[in-house]
Amino acid sequence: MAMSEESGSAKTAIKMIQEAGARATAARLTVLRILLSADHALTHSDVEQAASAAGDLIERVTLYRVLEWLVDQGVAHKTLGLDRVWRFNAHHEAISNHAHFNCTDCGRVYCMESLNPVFAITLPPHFQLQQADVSLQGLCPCCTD
Amino acid sequence: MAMSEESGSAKTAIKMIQEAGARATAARLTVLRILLSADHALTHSDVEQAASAAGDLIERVTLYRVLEWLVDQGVAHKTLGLDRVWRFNAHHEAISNHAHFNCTDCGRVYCMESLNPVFAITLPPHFQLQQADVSLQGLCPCCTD
DNA sequence: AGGATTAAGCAACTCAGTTGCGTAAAGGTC
DNA sequence: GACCTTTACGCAACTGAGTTGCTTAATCCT
Repeated sequence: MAMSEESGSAKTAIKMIQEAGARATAARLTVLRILLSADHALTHSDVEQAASAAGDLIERVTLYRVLEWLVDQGVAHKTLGLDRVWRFNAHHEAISNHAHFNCTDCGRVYCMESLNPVFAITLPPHFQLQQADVSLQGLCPCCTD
Repeated sequence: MAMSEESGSAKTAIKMIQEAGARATAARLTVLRILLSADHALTHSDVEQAASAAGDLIERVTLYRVLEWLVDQGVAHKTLGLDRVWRFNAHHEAISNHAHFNCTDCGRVYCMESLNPVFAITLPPHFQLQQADVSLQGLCPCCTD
């Protein structure tokens, strides 16, 4: 209901889910469309509000499970904000070792997909590195005077 | 009670607190000594257990306030683990832009004080960078086969 | 359309961290 | 050293993100 206009992102969302070989339920489509159209990482309640604003009510637990599922499928990924809240981001290609920008004013978290930081570190003995992420803090475009 | 032996770190703790121009209470001394003698970042409950093991019971809320106070004083700093739990680390000098190592096996978080990562990034327009932290993931010395 | 499989919905729970307020302790002052 | 003001402690009750178990409903394959 009330979701047939934005066919562009909807098609992408359906395609992404079906490529994962899973059921394209209403909740998954709604959440994925919302994530894909956001310019920053969204919290659980961000998604919940965006969904209800669009007329698609999603149950609390369902939303948690959908978000976790999207991450498991590799369709989305999550980051911890400084407020201990997970934020989710859908991406079109697999990405790793990228940076997240935390706005110290509004709290928004931006996923810098195209930003592949190059850094050189040497770990102490007996530490085995598997992955590295960069957390940036500062002011986002809508919070800079 | 039962805390007069380890005079070395205790003296340091007292000095650090008094240099901050604040009251050196029993709870603050105990917590700071525990943090200073740890080789990795400690959660609230880590500190609570270490304190009670040493015979110094610290009230839940008091501990939260002491830890927050230490961070405000610049005597300690905190990091979010992947389990959404704050971990605290006391340090002897002011440090910034350093790396944290999250063990994917035991969950411990190590603060790489001497590890000043060099990385090159270019932010999108209108983003103002204030600080950068590096989050490393892998196996710590006690979890490597 | 029918039926096995899988997700949604609901309620109750966990756990880290917070808030408000009365009481006790710390440390400067007389 | 006793006094008094300031500041931290202790207790209880609360918040809010995320989780678990189980029943009902929806998906989609044949």
